[in-house]
Amino acid sequence: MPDKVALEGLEERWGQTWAEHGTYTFDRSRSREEVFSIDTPPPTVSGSLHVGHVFSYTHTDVVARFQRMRGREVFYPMGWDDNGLPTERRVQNYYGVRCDPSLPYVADFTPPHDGTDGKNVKPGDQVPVSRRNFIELCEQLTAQDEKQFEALWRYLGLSVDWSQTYQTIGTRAQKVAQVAFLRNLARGEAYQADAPGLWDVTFQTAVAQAELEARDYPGHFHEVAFHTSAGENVVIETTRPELLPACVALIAHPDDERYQALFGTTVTTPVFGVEIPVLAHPDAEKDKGSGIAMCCTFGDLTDVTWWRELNLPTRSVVGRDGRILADTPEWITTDSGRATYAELAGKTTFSARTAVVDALMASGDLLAEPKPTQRKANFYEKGDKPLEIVTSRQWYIRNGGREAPGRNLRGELLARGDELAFHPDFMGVRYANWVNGLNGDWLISRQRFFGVPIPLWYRLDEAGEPDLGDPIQPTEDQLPVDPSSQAPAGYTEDQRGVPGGFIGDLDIMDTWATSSLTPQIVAGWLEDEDLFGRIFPMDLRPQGQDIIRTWLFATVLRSHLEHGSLPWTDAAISGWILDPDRKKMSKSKGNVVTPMGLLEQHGSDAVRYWAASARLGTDAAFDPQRPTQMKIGRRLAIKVLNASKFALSFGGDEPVSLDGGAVTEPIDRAVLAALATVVDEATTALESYDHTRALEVTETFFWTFCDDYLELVKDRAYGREDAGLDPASVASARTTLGLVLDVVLRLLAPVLPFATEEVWCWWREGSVHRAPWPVSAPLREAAPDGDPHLLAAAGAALAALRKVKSEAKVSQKTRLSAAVVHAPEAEVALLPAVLADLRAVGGVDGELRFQVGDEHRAEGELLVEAE
RNA sequence: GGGCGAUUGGCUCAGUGGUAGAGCGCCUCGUUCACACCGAGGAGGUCACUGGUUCGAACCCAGUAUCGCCCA
Repeated sequence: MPDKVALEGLEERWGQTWAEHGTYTFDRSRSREEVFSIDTPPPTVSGSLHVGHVFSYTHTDVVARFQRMRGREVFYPMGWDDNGLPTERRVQNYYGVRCDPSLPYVADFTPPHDGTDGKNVKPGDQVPVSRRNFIELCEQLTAQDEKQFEALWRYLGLSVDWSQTYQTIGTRAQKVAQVAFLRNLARGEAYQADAPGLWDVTFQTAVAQAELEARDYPGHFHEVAFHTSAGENVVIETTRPELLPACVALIAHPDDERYQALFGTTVTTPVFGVEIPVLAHPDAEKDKGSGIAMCCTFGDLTDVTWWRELNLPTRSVVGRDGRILADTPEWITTDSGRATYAELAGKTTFSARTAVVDALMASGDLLAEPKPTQRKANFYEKGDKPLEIVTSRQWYIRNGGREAPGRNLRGELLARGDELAFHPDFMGVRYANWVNGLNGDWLISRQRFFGVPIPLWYRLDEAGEPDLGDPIQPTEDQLPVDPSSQAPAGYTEDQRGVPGGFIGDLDIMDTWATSSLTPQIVAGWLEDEDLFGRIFPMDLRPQGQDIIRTWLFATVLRSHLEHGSLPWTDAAISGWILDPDRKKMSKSKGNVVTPMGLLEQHGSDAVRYWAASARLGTDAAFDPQRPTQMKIGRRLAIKVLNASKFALSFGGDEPVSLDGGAVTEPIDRAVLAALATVVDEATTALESYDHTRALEVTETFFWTFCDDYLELVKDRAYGREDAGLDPASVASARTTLGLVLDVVLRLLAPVLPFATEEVWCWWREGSVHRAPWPVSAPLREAAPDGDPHLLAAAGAALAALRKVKSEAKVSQKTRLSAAVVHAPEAEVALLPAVLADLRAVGGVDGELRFQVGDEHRAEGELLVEAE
């Protein structure tokens, strides 16, 4: 035991010891019932860790440590999400390169930069490199990032088994993702389709529903006249006049009286002179504009609904490059219409809009000056141009958003949501809302480079046209494959792209298509079925509420499709970190606090305390200027060190007794009885994922223990002569201190792993983190007649005696010649049992009496020492 | 517009039917022989608002307002 205790340096010292001793290493010999397995969120290594990560990962670690102490063998791996666009972007900027898949591989390539201090390298200055070179750089950079992340997690004290890490782009993840996809394909759960989809022109990729973001976007309402056969005007309002050549119908609400007569008739489009029907559909909004809308291929998602439900023709005019298609479409037949279209061809939608507006003005069909407006437009969450809707061939996985043949997939997935225990439970509603709101299957094709390739090839016929309907599939033992650089079995590389040969699918999968398989990746599916059987279905998925609709849902889906089960039984949803203005914390808000700085400043235990004092699902405020909770946590950790040192010191060099039979004094038994209740409450709370409640009852008890009990018995524990006590009562106090400490250290260990371990090593064997979680039975056995009320009564009496001195403005050490404590009747009956201790701590030289009174109050004669 | 959550002392939050709680901050005092990253004592709230249910509501019900998040 050190003379002077300190928190400084505990993180490094114990981090190293735990690593050397394999304290958190998973023992795979244990059976499924003995294992507690956690599907830890893999952080995006290319991003940076912020206080929100520290917050939510601490919640998980508290659970892990609790379960480990309860005797479960905890499977607690860490993954690194290095898949997808964030990595690509970071590599582009860090090394100043961009991927050009048409280039050959260059061995020993040296990139133009090696870190640019967060500054972006302009696309024009990026050196084009081959796909393989690009991916090598991705791997290099993520390896660096992983090291930094791991150092932070270790410093924070996460009890992760660091031999179990994985990468979402690693070979194993690729194999799992490709096998799962091929099995989806074999069961008819994956399919390809030409379908209208959201397309990001900048990134040249299809975008899934889950990646959408609706944002305000400035535009103009244009009042445009269509013409009936009788020569009357039908006026619509549109923000996208450039889609006029793609117009396939006018649509109004079926109940809208203004348009009843028009339903079933046709009108002609202005300028282009195309005859189109006027139709009714409930999605048309009566009070929006003129109440009748033009339906195009495709202006927005409502257009897609109408196209599908009203069986409208497909008349695309916008290409994947975001420009008007070059060839004049055959449905435009008038000479002037074809001439106008020819002027639009090749223009961006923006320029085309101006050209169409000019044409409308010339024809007199633009009835008013365009009115500025803010419209909602769909954006790719990482993009900055509104998405276009284009038709393309993409791969989908069924998710209940569209009817699945022969099954009620949506119903099955809703049932899985009910089966899953959400913490807090109301988070389950978000899952159900999302599943109920899905209106399409899951688009998984991505037109990017750094990701898991779709493992398929297509045969080319004699004309060089691909046979998309019957792809060539690898066998599972060949996986992972990259069809863009490997030839399928039975073909050679020189047949690539040649008539009679093959082409590879160039697309990669959506990152969620891999991340949704983290349980399978980490648990050894396909590779180590023995391990898989001991871990899967897993116990816990911790994550943020924002990705319930993506990660959580997709994981449930994949597990349901592949294994017919939930991937885990419980989902723990952490809240947000809010800044002092109660806004979601983000880097753009200029929060300069780095997690490592925070940990170094306050100590990891203190930061963990802050995190652990926020309940699951509840947002927590964090003001870097006033880290109140962290200071409280730090105070608690220091108190643990100091109070423990004090409590363990009374017996000198003698070993601390933990023999419950030695506890004889009523007040000592009262403390053990109170502690037994604390143990039960903390245990129940942690079992139901309520770590704040567990911390609260433990912490409250601990402060009472320090402020009242420890003060009350220290004279007795010292064994001082003037206390006039027999050796048994001294032993009783010392044993109680040992027993309490033994239990409290274990109760606090999940939240304060460093301070508790430090104290544990002074007097106990092994690690506190492998010690069994305390149970109340031995405490109740040692104190069968222990009455917690006595502890409360003694505390109140002590406070009353202190108040006498505090109000007299004298030192607490001032002695009293005699004193009377007034207390409720029930307490007066109890207090004589602790008379000697109260006299000692209160410094009462003469008589100390107890009297029935309405409130706690003491009076005493002060012996004021001569100054 | 829809869903979910929140609204309790200056601040951060507990408290699911029986006379308002904690910590921080504040005020007063003490203390360095476990702990100045300390101790003791104290002041401070008509529980967002309006109705309703009930003997009784911070808590249950209905509505309103404000804030946050997610989705349109």
